[in-house]
Amino acid sequence: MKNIQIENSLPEPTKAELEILQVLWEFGPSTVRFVNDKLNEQREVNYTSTLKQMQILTEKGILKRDESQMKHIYIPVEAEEKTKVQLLDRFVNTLYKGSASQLMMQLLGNEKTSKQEIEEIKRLLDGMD
Amino acid sequence: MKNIQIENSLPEPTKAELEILQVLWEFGPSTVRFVNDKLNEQREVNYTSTLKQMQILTEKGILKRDESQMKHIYIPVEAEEKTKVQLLDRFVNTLYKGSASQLMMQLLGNEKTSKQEIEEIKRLLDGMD
DNA sequence: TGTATCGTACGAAAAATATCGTACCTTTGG
DNA sequence: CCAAAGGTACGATATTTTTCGTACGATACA
Repeated sequence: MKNIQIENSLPEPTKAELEILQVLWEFGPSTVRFVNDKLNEQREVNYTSTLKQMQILTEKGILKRDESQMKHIYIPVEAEEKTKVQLLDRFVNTLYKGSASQLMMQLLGNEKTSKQEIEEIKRLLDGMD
Repeated sequence: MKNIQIENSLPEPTKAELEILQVLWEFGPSTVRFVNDKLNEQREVNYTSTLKQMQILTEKGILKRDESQMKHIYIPVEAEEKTKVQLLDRFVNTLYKGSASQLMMQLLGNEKTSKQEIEEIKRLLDGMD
């Protein structure tokens, strides 16, 4: 069955797709070669595999590309923040029935969340409204 | 390639698997029939599909089951909280390089996070240390 | 007691993701 | 001009995840 998108939400990036997005987020618009090199710093991937993924991402409308040069430059369509917000939203809804505070409790209860992080969060909150 | 588990982390539950876990979390240990009925309140699934998934979850060690009756009773091995913490941890690491406060900022910037939620969070934080 | 009902087991098909091989085009440099 | 290097296109294969059909055992009860 083909992907049918509901409302205006983007198709969820898959795992491999997310890897690629992260590179683009970190280093900005890039060529396939560049992205593939970055990926290979972590695991072995064939160039054409990465190429294919990025083409798929483009088909899905998650990336767009500048084809004016032979070396196409790929660019995320949506800003990093927006995409992350969507993913976070889905995550909260799925696991916490949409309750951000419940998610928070877990973050705070997590030992890996340091004192500093907690202080940082407090400051953020106080600086609000 | 077969799944090889690193350290002591459980295999990540897939989407369909997560659906099942949620039912078990909400309603406690259940039969396949029960879980399948719940799932069918949301989408059409064949009984044997659900059965298979639950068997797979059992193989993976995510569920265990009581076979003393003909109607097997399935039970999550790990507590809901523990599993969620793992998933959350993975999520924070993947999308926010492990920074809980960054994740927080997004939650707070999200319009869907209500005033009440934010107040709730503040209260949680103040009640800490 | 036999037959309809409800259960599990399990292989296999279907669908979704991920990877790769090969063809072929463009650029570069000798 | 030609060959090497490096790019894209794209179908095919591999892998993972999901769904389902079929076989068959146990239970219930007319």
